[in-house]
Amino acid sequence: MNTKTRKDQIIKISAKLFKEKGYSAVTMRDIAKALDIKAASLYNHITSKQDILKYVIISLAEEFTNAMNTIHSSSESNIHKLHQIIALHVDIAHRNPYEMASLNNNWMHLEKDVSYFLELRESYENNFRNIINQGIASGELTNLNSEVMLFSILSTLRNLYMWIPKKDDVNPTEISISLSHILIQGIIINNK
Amino acid sequence: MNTKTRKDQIIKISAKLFKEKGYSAVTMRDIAKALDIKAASLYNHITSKQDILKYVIISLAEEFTNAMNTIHSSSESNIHKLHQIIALHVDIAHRNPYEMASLNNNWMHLEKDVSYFLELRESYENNFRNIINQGIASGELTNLNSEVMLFSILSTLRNLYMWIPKKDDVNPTEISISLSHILIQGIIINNK
DNA sequence: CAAACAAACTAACGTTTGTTAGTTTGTTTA
DNA sequence: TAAACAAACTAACAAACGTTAGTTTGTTTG
Repeated sequence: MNTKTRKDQIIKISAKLFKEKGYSAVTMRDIAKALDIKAASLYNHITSKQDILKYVIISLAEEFTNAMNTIHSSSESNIHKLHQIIALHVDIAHRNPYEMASLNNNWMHLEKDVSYFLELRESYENNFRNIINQGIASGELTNLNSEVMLFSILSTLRNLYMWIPKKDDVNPTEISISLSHILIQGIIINNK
Repeated sequence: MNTKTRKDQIIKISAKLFKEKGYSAVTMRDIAKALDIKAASLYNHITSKQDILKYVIISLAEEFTNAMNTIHSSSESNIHKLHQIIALHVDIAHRNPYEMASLNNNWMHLEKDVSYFLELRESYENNFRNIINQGIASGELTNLNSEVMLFSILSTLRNLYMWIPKKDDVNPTEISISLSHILIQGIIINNK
C-alpha cells in the first residue's frame, strides 16, 4: 500500500497537535478542523480520543524497547553500544518528532495502557543502566555515579525531538557523530 | 511572616498537580479537593486558573534569567561559568521540582504572558550560547558544534526536576559535582 | 460591642467536552 | 444495475468545565 489511510492521517495530525498543546488541551474538534472535517466524522476511523494517543505512543515505545534489546545483547564493546543507542535516538527523533513529544509528556494519559507503557520504559532503562555499569566494570567508563550518567545521557536523548526538526538542514548522521563525541568524551579541551 | 498564605498553598499544590497531569488536565475542582475546600472558594484568593499558572512559572523564569545575567557578566573563566550554571540548575530544581515541570511543559498555556516568558527564555539561552562560544574561542572548550553542546547540556539541566526528588538522600552539592564532571569532561576513561 | 474582614459555603450560569445515532453522498464491487 | 461500502454529514446528548453571585461563619480590630 502506497497511500496513507485516513486513520494514519488522523494519528499524524493529532501527534502534531499533542506536541503543541498537550493531549488534554487538544479537542476532537481541533483534530477535525485540522483535517477540514467535522469531529463526529473522526469516529468512522478511530474509536476514541484515547485510542489515538495509544496509537501515537505505543508503537514508538515498542520500537525503542526492541532496538535496545538488540543492542544490549550484541557482543560489541559497551562504548560501541552507547554509540548505537545515540544513533537510535537521533534516527527515531528525526523520523517522529511529534510522536516523541507525546511519548515524553503525554504517556500519563494512556489510562488503560499506562502500565504496559511503563513496563516497556523500565525494560529500556534497565538495559541502558546495564550497559553503563558493565562499561564501568570493564574500565571503559570512568567510575562516577552511574545513575547521574544514565540520567544525563537519557535527558539529552529524550529531548532530541525538540531540537532536530529546527535543524533539518543538518543530516542525522552528522548530529549523531557530534552528539556522541560530546556525551561520551565531554566538551573540555584535553591535553594528553 | 512565618506561615504561608492560603494563596501560596494554592499555588504550591497546583504546581504539584500540574506536574502530574499537565495544566489542562487539572481542574479547579481537582485543586480545591487537594486542599479540602470547594472550587468556588479558590476565587477568594486567586483571580483565575490562568493566574495560578502565571505565579508558578514567571517567578522561576525570572530567577533563572537574573542568575544567568550575573554569571554571564562575571570575570571568571568560561569553564567556571559552566560550573556555576550547573550548580544553579541543581539548586533551583532541588527547591522547586514541581514548578520546574510547568516551566518546561506548561508555558505554552500562559496566554497573555507567553511572550514575556519567551523573552526571558531567549535572554537566558543567548547568554548560555555566548559562554560556550567564548569558551571555544579562548581554547577552553573543544571546537565542536556549539549548538549541539548547548542543546545537550541544557536538556540535562532542564530535566533535573524529574530526577532530583527521587534521590533526596543525595545532597545537591554532590550531584552538582558529579554532573559537572560528566557534562564537561565526559564519561570515557582518559589515558593522558 | 459593633464593624470589618478573611475564607469558606451553596447554587447556578453559559460553554465546551467526548461521544452516539441516524442519515447522506459518492465510489467500488458482484 | 443493484448491493455494499467508505467517509462524510447534522443534530443532539450528558457530563464536566471555569467562573460569578450572593450568603454564611468565625475571627480580628476600633
